[in-house]
Amino acid sequence: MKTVLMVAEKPSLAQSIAKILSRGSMSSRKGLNGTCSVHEYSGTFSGQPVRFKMTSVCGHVMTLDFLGRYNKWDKVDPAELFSQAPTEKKEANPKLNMVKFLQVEGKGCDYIVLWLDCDKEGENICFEVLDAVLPVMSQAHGGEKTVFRARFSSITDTDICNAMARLGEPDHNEALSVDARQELDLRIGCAFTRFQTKYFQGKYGNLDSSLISFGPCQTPTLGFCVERHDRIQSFKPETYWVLQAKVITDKDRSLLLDWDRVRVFDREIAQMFLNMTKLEKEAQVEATSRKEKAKQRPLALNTVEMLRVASSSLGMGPQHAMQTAERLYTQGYISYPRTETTHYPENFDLKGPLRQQANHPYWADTVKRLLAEGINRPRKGHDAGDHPPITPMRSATEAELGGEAWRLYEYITRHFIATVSHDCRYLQSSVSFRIGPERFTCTGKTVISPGFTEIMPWQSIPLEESLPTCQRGDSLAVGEVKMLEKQTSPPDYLTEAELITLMEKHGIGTDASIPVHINNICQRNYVVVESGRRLRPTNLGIVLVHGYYKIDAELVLPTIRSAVEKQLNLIAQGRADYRQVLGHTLDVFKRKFHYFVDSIAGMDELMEVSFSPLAATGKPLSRCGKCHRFMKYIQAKPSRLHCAHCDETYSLPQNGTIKLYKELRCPLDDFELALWSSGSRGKSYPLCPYCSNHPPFRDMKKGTGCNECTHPTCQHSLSMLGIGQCVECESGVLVLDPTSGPKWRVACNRCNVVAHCFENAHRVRVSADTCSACEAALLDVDFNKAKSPLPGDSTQHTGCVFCDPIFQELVELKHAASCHPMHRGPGRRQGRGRGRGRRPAGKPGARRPKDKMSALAAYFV
DNA sequence: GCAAGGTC
Repeated sequence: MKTVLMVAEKPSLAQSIAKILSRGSMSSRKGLNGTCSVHEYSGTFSGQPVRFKMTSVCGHVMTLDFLGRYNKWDKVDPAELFSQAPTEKKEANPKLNMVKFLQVEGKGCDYIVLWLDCDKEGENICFEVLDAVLPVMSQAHGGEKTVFRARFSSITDTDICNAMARLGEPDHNEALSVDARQELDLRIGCAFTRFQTKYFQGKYGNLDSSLISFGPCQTPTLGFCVERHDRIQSFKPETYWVLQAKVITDKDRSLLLDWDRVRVFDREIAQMFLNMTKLEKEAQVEATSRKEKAKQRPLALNTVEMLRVASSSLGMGPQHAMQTAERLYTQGYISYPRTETTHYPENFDLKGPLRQQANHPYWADTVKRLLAEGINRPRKGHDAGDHPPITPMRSATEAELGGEAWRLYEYITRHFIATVSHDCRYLQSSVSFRIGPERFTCTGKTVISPGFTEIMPWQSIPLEESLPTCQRGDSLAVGEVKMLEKQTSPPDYLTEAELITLMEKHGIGTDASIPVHINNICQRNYVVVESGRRLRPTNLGIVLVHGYYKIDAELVLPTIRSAVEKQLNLIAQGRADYRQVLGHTLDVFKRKFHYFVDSIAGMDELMEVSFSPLAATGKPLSRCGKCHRFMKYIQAKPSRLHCAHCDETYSLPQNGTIKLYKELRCPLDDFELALWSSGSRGKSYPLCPYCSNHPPFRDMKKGTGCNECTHPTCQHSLSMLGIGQCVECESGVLVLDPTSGPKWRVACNRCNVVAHCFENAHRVRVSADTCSACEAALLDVDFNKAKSPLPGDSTQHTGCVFCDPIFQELVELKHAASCHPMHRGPGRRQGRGRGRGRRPAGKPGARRPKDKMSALAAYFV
């Protein structure tokens, strides 16, 4: 029997589609990556009995990147990234092993049906899947067609069955337009990001970002926030005047009237109007009106609307809201949360999900009434053809979901119920008055039927005192007419919800990526989220945007995305050649880049105002090995040492503190050593600023300290202070922390393992001898006389921290309890021994070095 | 270390 492989974009869709097509009679199993499932069933395909295998990928299979050697920032000129630097497709998520998985499942299959989402990205993933699977599928006979594309606009029985009945072909042009987008985004984004970062980081000490990124989505997003900031800054308040009149109603209540002129900006004119009205005793009713109006029920919920409400009403940031929604989705509480669609499919079962809510403690009454009296037809929304709107899938209580998840679920459910409720109907009445020659109006709203506002009470029309009943020709006594002086006020900072609206309007990002871009500009320290989830740009954000304005405003304008997208659409429609469009657009941006580089002084002038030059930042810490002058420690991220005399900068490990280490020097380069520490209870190690940036040995990595240095004789090196293999990680070595006394510790030089060894010892040394049982280096310990844990009066003891019965008692492994071979049963390390031949061969007691590190150390003697 | 786009 022949086999048909079918592939969807995500596991949940594979399951839904298989369920529909197999009419529920499928057998399912997990794939080799544990994430994707395979659903199998029998059926017919082009008139023959076949076995169907429905599975999925997890979004894109591949991602685009530069060849490895072009990812070395200090070796590649960013300008090369526009054309010379070759790119390659890498697996998007190596952990998922997607190519292997597809090949295992696709091996020997005769046909493939592609069920990827019906958008450009989906079309592109079709070809990623084909690239993986076609080579392992059965060879077609006599030119028979074997590759098919299913096109569907919703996950409903009819749509899916129709798609299966009318299979087409994947659209190569659409896929190519995505290839072009990927390459443009990569080349342009990385070139600008690397250039900016390197240029400014090497110049300013207090830039509060370790990465000064640029991108066609994130930069315009920042632009919106700075544009609002500029409007606030340049705002000049204006004084204006308003007439306010009070009339006395028949029930002796006073009623405030609004002036029909609203306001005037000239005091004398306002005064003139006041003079013309203030002596009037009566206000004549000129007209009355009563109109029935409706406040519309909401459209069905899509992602961006959910994110807007989450931010403005629930106080949840978009990234967090999306994570919460995803959890609710994978737990089966809501439908797929990434959709642009605000229209329920024609055959969508609205009553099913509604019935599920009929016994909910919070809204049972409303739901029961809707079910009894009949639901209202939802408003016609936009059908993007992706997924149905976000709806609740099953009832849940506050106790069940808890906290944030509950609040989001509650909103989604109330919104869903609202979409099948009636509009809110109210009466808008207004009365126009004349006082002297001036007209004033009073309006009021009274609710006729609350409709959907019953389930969305925050949307309800506020209760107001009802207007007096009066008719044209009536007159009411004037209480007073007064003139108020007011000032126009500036706009406030952009709210997240407003930003989402702007991004959506200008096509910046997608429903899935909008939260990511907003998160990016926060993480890069371009904006901060203030109360009310308003985004205030930082100095850095402002300087960047103003710099772009100055040099090339197109780099920050929202059109940067749409202009490129226009070109890409030409590829998708087959009206332009992929190579040509890509080449042309890259050329345009390459010129922009060179102009930007040449004009960077313009942005630099703005930087100088807000930030301090490297040489003027930081405090003197340790001496440079070249000029022997003090270098300055710059604490702002990324923390580093700067030698003003040599004009050199040395990066330091992040997320810890740096001190001078007893004015000790590195024997190789004469730089004074620094002591890095992750906190009082964490680990610490000495490091040489120069070696850490220019590792002296091939096996010492950049950014590491003396605890990874294989110098054979330096007293601070791994070779001298290393004890034995780490108890947890594969490659690490436990190293004595020479500064940890009197509570002595050893810490792994790769992972977080820390072992507390001895208290009350005034000296601990790593001995030249090794343990005969496990090959770890022995420790030579001098305890305090008064507090020695040793038997009798002895204060000195030499032994293995792992095997010696006295020391064993004292050692406490943090994060790694009972991982030592001594304490666990047969394991992977059994019999391998612990020692790592710290010392070069030839010294007394030393064994032949076994591993590469010590082999190298031996070589350097 | 970088972009933006999928999805987990």
